Amino acid sequence: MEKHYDARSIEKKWYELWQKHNLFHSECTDGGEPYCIVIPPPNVTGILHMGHALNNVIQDILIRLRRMQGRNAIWIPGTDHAGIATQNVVERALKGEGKSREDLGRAAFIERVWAWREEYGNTIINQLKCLGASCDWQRERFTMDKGLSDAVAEVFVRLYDKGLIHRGNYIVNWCPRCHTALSDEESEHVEENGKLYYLKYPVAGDDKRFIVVATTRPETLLGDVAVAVNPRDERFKDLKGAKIILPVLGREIVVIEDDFVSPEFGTGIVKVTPAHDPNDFAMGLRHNLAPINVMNGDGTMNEAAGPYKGLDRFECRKRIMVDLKEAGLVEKIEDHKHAVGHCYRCNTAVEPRLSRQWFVRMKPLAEPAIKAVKEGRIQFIPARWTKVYLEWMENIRDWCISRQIWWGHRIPVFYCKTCGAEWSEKGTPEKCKKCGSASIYQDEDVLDTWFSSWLWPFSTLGWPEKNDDLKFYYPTNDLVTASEIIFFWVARMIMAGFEFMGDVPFRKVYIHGTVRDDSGLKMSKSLGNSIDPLSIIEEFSADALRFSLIMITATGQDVYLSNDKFEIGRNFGTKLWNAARFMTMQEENGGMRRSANRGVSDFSAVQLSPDDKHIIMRLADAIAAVTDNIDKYRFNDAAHALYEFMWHQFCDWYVEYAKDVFGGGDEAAKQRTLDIMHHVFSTSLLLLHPIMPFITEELWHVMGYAGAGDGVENMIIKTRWPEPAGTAVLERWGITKDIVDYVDSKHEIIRVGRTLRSDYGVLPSKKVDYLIKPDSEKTAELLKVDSGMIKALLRAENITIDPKLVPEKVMPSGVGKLGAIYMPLAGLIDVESEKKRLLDQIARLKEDLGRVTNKLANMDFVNKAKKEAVDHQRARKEELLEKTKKMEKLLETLSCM
RNA sequence: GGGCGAUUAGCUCAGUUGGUUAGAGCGCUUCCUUGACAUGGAAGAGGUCACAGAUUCGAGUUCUGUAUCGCCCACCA
Repeated sequence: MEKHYDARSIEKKWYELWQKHNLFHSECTDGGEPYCIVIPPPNVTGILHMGHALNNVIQDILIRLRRMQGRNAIWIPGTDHAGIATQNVVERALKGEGKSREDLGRAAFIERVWAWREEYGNTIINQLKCLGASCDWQRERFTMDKGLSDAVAEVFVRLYDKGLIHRGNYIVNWCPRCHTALSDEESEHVEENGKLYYLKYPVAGDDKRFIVVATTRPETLLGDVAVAVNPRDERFKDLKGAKIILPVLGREIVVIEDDFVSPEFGTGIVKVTPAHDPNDFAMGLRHNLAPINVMNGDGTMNEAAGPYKGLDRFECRKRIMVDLKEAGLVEKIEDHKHAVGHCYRCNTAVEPRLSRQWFVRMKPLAEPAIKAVKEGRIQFIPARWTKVYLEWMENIRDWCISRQIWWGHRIPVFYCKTCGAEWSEKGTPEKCKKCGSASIYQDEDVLDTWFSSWLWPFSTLGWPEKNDDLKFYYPTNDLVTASEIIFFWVARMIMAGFEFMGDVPFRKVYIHGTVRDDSGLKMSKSLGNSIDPLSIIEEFSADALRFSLIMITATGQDVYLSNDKFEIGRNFGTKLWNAARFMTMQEENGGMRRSANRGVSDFSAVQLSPDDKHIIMRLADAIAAVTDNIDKYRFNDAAHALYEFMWHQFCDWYVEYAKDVFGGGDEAAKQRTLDIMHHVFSTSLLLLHPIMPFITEELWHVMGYAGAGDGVENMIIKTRWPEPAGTAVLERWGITKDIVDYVDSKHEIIRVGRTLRSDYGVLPSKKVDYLIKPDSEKTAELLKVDSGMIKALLRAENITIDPKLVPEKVMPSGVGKLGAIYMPLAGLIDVESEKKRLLDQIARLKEDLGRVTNKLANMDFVNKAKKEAVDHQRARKEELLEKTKKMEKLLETLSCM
């Protein structure tokens, strides 16, 4: 076996082999309960960041575990077309050539986007493969694929015909840079330090009188059609029916009364701009005022802005303030903090803008989705997200689904120029549905990307066609995602699931934390604080990345990352490699041969040593812990259990014990120990495989557990997940709690002995003698059998085990549950300092003993506490008393000298 | 403005239904090139569990309030 563990080449090798043998693919007919996860489709423009890495590692753990458990498990991968983001990328490239999309025209532009996708669209998919993601790549989907596009059209037509999709003029979030409407979720509110401008509007017919309005966006005054006051506001009673002169433009506007206006804010008078503010729009409707739109789609001012026509909105704001100041119409300007929407794709400040858009009525869709979560048919993990979901769903607003871009699913609505008919239909009709005229045209807009993503759990399985996959795998099982897309995606998938499949899309939603840098900021490319998973993989390996990430991520908690965290996984990998190397060396150089591929696994006929029993019991615990914790989405606990078991149980104790056995002459013991090592190690590799797939697969073969050759059937990825040995089995093997406790206590006495050595500064290279005085003959016998390994682990020259031992000189001593241990050091020990050492320890014991005694003296505790708690305290008191007594005895012997 | 999360060792964090002596990794101290592994081993030091109350025989854990930090949601100009 190679001394050096070359992780990266191992990882590349195995991924290729797994793919070559099609091991991630599962047909829906080959038996086993279904288990299905769909990937949260990353943007086709995306590059892998730590958030993706965490997300996909978790899913990979789940899918690998279920696969090993014999489930018919599939993980459907894919990407979404990311309408706005992708269009932006391609437009940027065009700009480099001095062209715009209009220069190309719609058809040529879309062709160009497809070409871009051919070339770059696989980036993130390939990166997922580096991570080890065992997706069923044969099922890879793209939201613009034929099948998924068909699903989108089908859904649109159905909702349209049902009256759940409508078109209308409303104020929407408009991104002036991307030149399109956005949904509410796509507008991210960012707190900004803005200004509140107090502007004076002259009252018509009275040159001395002004009213003062407050606004954060002075440029919108150009679109004002009224000013409003609260009808109950006494201050402005006399303004009723008055006319106001709009500054700059000189237009006469009216004063209206509306309950919306709160007398406390600003001046109690509001300018009304229906085309540029949602509240004003509503007021405009109530008071029958025609909106005046003063802005173009790109954020520049239009004709209605008069002298400001052509200016950018922010430039216009500056200029209009200069002009107003000159005219003496600015009362004051205050600092004002407020949240401004920003485009989630390009971060430009969103402009509320009146425009004609398509909307989905969400209320009816939300009802069954709310019910399902309330009834627990869909569960959020951690549960707190349930509330977040329900609150949003219960206050859901209509979804603006039309986008004024070209890359995406074009809205399947057609209009007849002849008769004016409007209808929705799949495919490309040639004639008007109503009058048969050929003079028809399709809506220019495309759909929100999420309008295809929300169908993902069933569209990827082939819907609207009915097929076996869909029947078998729907509803899917787990959805693993980050909290950021609960509204965008999770909630909408649930609604679509009910509307189109009549059932939940998945049963559990596991929301993992956000990956942040070590100062707590969300990792993002624009902040420049992201750790690139690929460079971590190059530096540490994918297994190291996976293990480390999982180890430090508590269920649903945010993760704070820095480069050094990945050493955990790397070091663990190295440790495993070397443990394996120790075992192969016994066979390569030591001339030993194990009994079977993976060692024996039935110990009924084997005479086990206490240490054998101990490790087998701990292995059973580890199997149970790993399985249980993954079932509960407690991945960090699963990783931790494995780390603790393999490193601190197997390597620290069992391997050290084995060294002693292998050094001895008992051939049967050697054989048994080697077999048990292989049994334990191979089982551990299985347990670790979901988290560290590569090193486990490599060791599986290197260690010969796969049998001859590297046949597909023998890969670890196809091997069955281990079951923990039950109590009955353990009993049959003679593995009892007593004997396991004995081994723990034996370890304790070794530690006490080592502490003596360390306390007295006896170098490890110096061989010393130890004397052990067990409490009983029975313990003495057990210890005598184990004296070889005890001697080795203490690095002792000699050990004497004698229950009747009476030390005749001053020597360092300590006690454990099994008895006392002495380290004779000729002439080095001063009675007084040794006394002091023992007294200190006794004092500490007595402190504990005092606490326990008090507790047991408290009748409230004894009467009210659970029986186990009381028993436990009693046992502990016993133990402390015992230990104190032993310590005191040591002290006594010392005093006699 | 509403909601949520966090506050435990020098650092980053675990601690699931209240009940042993509050744990891990990193860092730190001392020692060790012992034939699996220095990406390692052995032994240590280090914590009034943010603060104040309440419930309880018993609180890191439950409740209330306070403080600090962070996140999400929100049409008051």
